[in-house]
Amino acid sequence: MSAQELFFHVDLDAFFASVEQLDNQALRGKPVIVGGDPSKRGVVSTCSYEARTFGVHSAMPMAQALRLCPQAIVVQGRMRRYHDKSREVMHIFSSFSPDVQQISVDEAFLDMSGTERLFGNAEKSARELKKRVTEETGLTVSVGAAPNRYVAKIASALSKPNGLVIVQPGEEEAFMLSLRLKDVWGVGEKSRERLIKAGLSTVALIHDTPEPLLRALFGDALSAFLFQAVRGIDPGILSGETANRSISAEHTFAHDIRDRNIVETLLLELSQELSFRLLDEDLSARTVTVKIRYDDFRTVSIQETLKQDIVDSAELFERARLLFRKKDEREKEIRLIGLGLSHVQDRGATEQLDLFPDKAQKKREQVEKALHALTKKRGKRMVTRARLIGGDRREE
DNA sequence: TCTGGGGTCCTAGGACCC
DNA sequence: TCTGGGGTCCTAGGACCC
Repeated sequence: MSAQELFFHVDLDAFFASVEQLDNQALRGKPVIVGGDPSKRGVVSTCSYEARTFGVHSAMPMAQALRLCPQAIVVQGRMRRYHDKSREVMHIFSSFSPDVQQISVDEAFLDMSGTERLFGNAEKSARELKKRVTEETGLTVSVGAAPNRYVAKIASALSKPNGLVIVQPGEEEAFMLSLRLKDVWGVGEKSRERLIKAGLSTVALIHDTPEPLLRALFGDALSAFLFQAVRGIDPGILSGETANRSISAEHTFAHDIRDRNIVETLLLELSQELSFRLLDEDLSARTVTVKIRYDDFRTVSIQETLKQDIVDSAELFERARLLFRKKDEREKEIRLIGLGLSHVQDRGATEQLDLFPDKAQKKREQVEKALHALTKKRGKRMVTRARLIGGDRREE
């Protein structure tokens, strides 16, 4: 038996909105919404706690949010600024634990096992961490402390903002049993509906359901997840190890589009965006996926796995266009177009096996890299293909 | 109400192989 | 001929999260 494990999950409160209020005094104490333009079908990204009292929440259509809270101040996100601020906070975390696992821009796990001699017990170290974040960055965080990541993650959400919830060793199961079903991380709306339909409307009822019955009702993965989650055993889905990376880019048009030329031009932009990212991070990909959302919100996709890695944006675009044309229901209006790459891996991993490199392929790669470097230097869209000249299709 | 964008993981059927 | 079982890969769609 190893020493007692202890994890913190630390979550920045209303992160984007809090940064806006920090940077602009006039926004403090007011309902602030960070999100997209309502006339372009934007949604709420984050909102301040003042806005939440009106019922506004993340992912809500901006038009609806403004009906609920007409006096809200809407600001466009400044991702660069948020990332800078995020780095400051993560840096503070790293002085509390040698093992900080950042899982998104505004949250991280800290493995605090064995730090007691340095920082004191969970409560003492959590309070110290909260104090330092607020003093040094002007932001507040909520902390969940527990013997495993999964329980810590749930605990941090329970007393936001500026919260601290500690689940002691041995209390994990009782803690889970005290939760409402909607507080159980990983059980979303659809699964909740299925559970309720099966008569399992509380954590306790799920807990008391025999495992084989759970499996018969919900399948291998969901049942295994539920069985462990309701007992406070870490189901492991937050461990951070991933099997198959993917990257993607998509765009929702401000108005539904009938003109396929516009859609394909956007597909070209997305191809450039993704191929640049591949180069930038020295990655390669084998599977291309095109996603289409029609005006009725029905979403379809088509994908193709290639024998060779994707090399440049022109090739990616040609693949993407073929897939698009194959899947497209031409009489329908299009709301969204997306492009994804999967089977993504480090380029080094494949290059070493590349004993007979294709000369033409190498050449294209070099051209692509040069183009990329130039674009980076001169700013976006200084260098572009003829098709893109004449306006940004995203304004359509 | 009228629904973003970027990710990860799962399911179920079919192909193919041993 | 009248048909097993397991494993892996691919595809399309979905659930979930921030």
